[in-house]
Amino acid sequence: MGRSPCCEKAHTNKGAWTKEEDQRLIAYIKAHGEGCWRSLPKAAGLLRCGKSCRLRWINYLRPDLKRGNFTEEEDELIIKLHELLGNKWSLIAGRLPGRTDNEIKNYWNTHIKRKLLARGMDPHTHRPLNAIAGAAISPAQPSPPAATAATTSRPAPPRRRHRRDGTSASTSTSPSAWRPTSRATTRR
DNA sequence: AACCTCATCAACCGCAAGGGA
DNA sequence: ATCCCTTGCGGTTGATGAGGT
Repeated sequence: MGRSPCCEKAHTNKGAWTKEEDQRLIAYIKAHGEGCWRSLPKAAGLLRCGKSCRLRWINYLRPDLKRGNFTEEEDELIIKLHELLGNKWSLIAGRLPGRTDNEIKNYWNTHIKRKLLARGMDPHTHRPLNAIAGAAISPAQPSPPAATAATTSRPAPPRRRHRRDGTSASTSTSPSAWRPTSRATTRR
């Protein structure tokens, strides 16, 4: 499989999107629809690579995004789907209208993992941790992730937490309302 | 009040798959 | 059948800021 550079790195912006960039992207997609990400940035007058545009659109700008707290039902559905599908975030997202794979993946890693650990369940196998710990002793079981998870990633609810706003950051904002990605950073 | 710790999440990277030439 | 290009996905990173000390 040939791999080609996704973009001319020298002439593209990275990091947080500006309001103007968002608006350009939205306007372009409204006018021309999604697709052809490779050529989109140029056509839309964006100094971004297509990959970045796609990600921004899918994860943040799409008008049908739900954005907001995951409900208890969604939590359980995610857990169930994860048990069935594993880390197939895009497939899981497909069953949760208005949610993106990135959002679900983040949510899994920050909330649900811990939730399962608190229940004494291994987030990878969805089996009771003690069962796995027992199995770990047997040579057949090659160091189960759970064991590490239980020890390295702090188990159950540590000392804090409460979402920035208690309602999930983006929550408050409507998808269309530009939220200053105040991480005004240039990464890497 | 100042400093420290760490949860959160937007955005990046690399790889794989799919499809057209 | 093979090559090349584009898109999509999963994993990871790191700035930010809330909450703890």
